[in-house]
Amino acid sequence: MTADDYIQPVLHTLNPHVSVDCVVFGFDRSALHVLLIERKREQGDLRIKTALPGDLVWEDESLDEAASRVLKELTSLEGIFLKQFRAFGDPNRVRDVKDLDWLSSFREQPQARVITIGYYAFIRMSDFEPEASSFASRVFWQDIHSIPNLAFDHNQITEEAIEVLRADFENRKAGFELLPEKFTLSQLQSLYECILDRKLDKRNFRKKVLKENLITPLPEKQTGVLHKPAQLFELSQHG
Amino acid sequence: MTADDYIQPVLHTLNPHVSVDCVVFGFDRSALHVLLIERKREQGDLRIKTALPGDLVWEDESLDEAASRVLKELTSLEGIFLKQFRAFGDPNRVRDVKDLDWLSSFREQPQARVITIGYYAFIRMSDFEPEASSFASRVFWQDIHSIPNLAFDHNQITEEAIEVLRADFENRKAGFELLPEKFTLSQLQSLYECILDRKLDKRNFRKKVLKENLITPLPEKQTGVLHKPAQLFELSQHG
DNA sequence: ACAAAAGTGTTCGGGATACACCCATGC
DNA sequence: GCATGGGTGTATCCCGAACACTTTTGT
Repeated sequence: MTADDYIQPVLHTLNPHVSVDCVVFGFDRSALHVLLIERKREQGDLRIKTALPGDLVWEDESLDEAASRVLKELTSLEGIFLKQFRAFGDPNRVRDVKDLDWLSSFREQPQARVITIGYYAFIRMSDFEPEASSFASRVFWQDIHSIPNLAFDHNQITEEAIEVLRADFENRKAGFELLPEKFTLSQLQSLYECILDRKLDKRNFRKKVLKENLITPLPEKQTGVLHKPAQLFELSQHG
Repeated sequence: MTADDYIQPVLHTLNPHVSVDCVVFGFDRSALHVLLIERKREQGDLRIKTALPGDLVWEDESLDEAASRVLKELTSLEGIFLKQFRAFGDPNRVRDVKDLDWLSSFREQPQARVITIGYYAFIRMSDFEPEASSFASRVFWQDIHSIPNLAFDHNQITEEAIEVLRADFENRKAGFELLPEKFTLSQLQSLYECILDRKLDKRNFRKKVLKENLITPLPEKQTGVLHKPAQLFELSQHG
């Protein structure tokens, strides 16, 4: 199939009806967090609105490209693997009056009906110091147990992302990106416990993950801890 | 929250950028099928185009509502449970020249970039004689192993629906709607084999499904078969 | 009697669960 | 020497896989 098989795409312009929203998970050895942003407002306007990083898609980019671009624009994060998990299309999802005024400050058609495609991603919190871009006034981590009221239906989107994360994690399809490069088995267990939200038996857990060959021991141990130093591991190649 | 909390929705008008497509599965005791349609064209135009039932969404309906409505308009099927499984947003997905002419016959903005939300559903083939509506010239079942070339990216959408169906079925989240009201264990096994695409052991299969309590024996047996008549079962309540 | 599908039990291996004590280090 | 988390093995149960013969009906 060649370029001649396609009619010309429209020019580089925003689609006012389709957006993407990104639920970015981070893990800091004790709790799961999601990345939230506050949008810049006009000078002097002190009302704040917290939201997931998200925005309209361009007419000539795919949804996956839009998610990567939006995440980069709002948080400076680049090269993150984002996975689509579901579409949200309630006709009133962006029509609550509590959001209108705020929305008007950065959308040309604030009352347009917008469906949004939810994406989730993982990053190592230690590798990333949230940094606001020109489009966001603040970017920060929030523990998933204390998410504030968010814009639109972003609380619902976050909840569903957590559910999908749990399901994918149990199928070993995702989640290991949250670990530091070198980690101990206790840290790994803590990640499992945070995501699955329950305690696991230490001996059984170790037997299981060691048999799976997903992790490889390093010729290295922890240092500077005030107890028996732990063996360090890394993720196996090929995953 | 009252009606005053929402700004007024736009009038009843189509959103030219968002559509839904429905992958409807049927089962006839030996193979899985999907429901396909051919759109009506002008009199005398013999070129045909086969597609999944799907169309643009209205500005004031949810995606779920749109999927139900579109399915009803194109196939007369009503009251079917449809499950969203993913969004498709390649900017060129409706821009192949092979589709343009055909698309022009029923879309006002045939060259608009459209993202679509895929839904899947199950029905008992025995309960449904496909019936073309005023919008479709033909509605028919097609074995999933011999799907013809479809419009746009509908082949890809169908493939992904089958994958999701398999995954959901293995988690017992979906699929039993495909069975007739009364069925034998062999029919149930055949459904499993068609969906999972592999043979199962009869004795192990029976042990497993009987233990799960998802089905209940009826005080009834097959009649008129030229072999030992089988016990009939129905799905358990609450299921 | 024959054809056709229904129906039925046992064995084996692997994975999940439950559970308690000694070890290496820093202070 | 003590506080702190690191590290280890065994017994049990349940589930999934493999496997072959008898039973009931219609013709």
